[in-house]
This record gives sequence, C-alpha cells and structure tokens, in this order.
Amino acid sequence: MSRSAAAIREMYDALLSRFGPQHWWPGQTPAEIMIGAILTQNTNWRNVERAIANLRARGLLDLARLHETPVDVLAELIRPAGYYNIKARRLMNLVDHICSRYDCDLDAFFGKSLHALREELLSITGIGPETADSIALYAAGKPTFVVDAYTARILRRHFLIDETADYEQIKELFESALPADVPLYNEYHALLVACGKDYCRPRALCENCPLNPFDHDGSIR
DNA sequence: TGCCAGGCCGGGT
DNA sequence: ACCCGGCATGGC
Repeated sequence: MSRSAAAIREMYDALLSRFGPQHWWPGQTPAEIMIGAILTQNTNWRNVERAIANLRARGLLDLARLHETPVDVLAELIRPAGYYNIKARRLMNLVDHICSRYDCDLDAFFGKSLHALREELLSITGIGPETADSIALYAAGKPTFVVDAYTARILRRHFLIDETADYEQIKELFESALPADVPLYNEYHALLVACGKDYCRPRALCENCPLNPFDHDGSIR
C-alpha cells in the first residue's frame, strides 16, 4: 500500500469535513451537464452560467434543437463563456456525433461500457480527458475519476505526486486508492475544486490550506 | 491593473 | 513524444 493511496483516502475525509457536500454537477439534465463540461474548459464557471442561461432562454439545452442551430448563432449565444468560436464548434462536434449516430438519444449514446464511452468521447475533436471523464461521470453516471488543474496542483503541493505526473497517472492514483463508486468520485472531484478555488491558486496560497497535516511546504509549484 | 478561470488542438521540432 | 501559441470573456 503506497503512502499516497492512504493519503488520498484521508484527504477525502478532511475535505468533506472542511467544505461539506458540494452537490455537483451544477446542472439539471445530462444534456445541460455535457454542454457545461465543454463550456467550462479553462473558463470560470460564472461565465459559463451566463452562456447556459442564453441557451436555456432559447430552448437550446436540448440536443435535437441544438443540432438544428447554425454554429455561428450558437457562437454568439455562448460568447460570455469565452473561446466562443472554438467552443461552438466543439459543442456541434459532440451534438453531431450523438444525433447522427444515436438519433439525438443520450440514453442510447451512454448505453455502453465506461471504457467504450470514454474512448468514443475522446475521438471527438474538442473533447479531451477531463471533459470526457466529466461527461462520463456526471452526465452518464459511470465511475471514472475526473482530474483537473486543481487536482494536480493540490497533489503536487502535498507531495502526493511528482512534477511530471500526467493525467492518466493521477487518475489511476485515485482509482486504485478508492472503490469505483460514482457518488464518491462525484463528491471528491467537487471537493478538490472547492478547495482549489479557495486555497490552491497558481500563486496565491496556501496558508490556510485545510489539507494540513498532509504536509505541504507552501511553495508554489 | 494584471492575473486567473473546473482544457484542448494543431503545427513545429 | 513533447512543446508551445492560440483561443476570449468577465470578475476580483
């Protein structure tokens, strides 16, 4: 048993005690969650909420409706989320995939193994590992751990991974330390984001980090 | 006022 | 197999 695996389990309890349940993902339907997962790429969630509100007001939190929308119209609607041209294209890539191959039926799209779904998502241009895992976990309800920039930074600063650890290695650390449980993966990722927003920014940190005694040295990495 | 935000792609080496 | 510039708005 690695020291990191034990720390991963202890850290969950520490985060839950400090921050409480996060009730993620902040979106009501699988379609809305998928859309949010693309819109939030390297973007503040507050800006994403504006974009989603625009889509909701037009009834476009719906794959079939979205599929009929011109990509330049979509781009204007999601403008507040930033990178709006490229994100409009990425959204349409996903919607085109689901509507052309699964008749816009999300249950049909999700009705396969986690591995198969993950690979299929990754084959779509604009969906990388974090977005694929967010969709698989929060929209499809499959047990895959989501790794984001906060997760990597928090683990680095607590010496639980080395500098060069990549996405798959970090994901594997969590999944080998924890049971494959959807509510647990859901809550853990959300707690890491909550902690990261408050304490583990790129250069403002980390004095009141609640993860002591996991022994970070306050250095900026 | 810069710095930052729940990444990912494509071209160059 | 890496490395890096580009993508863009809005809040603090």
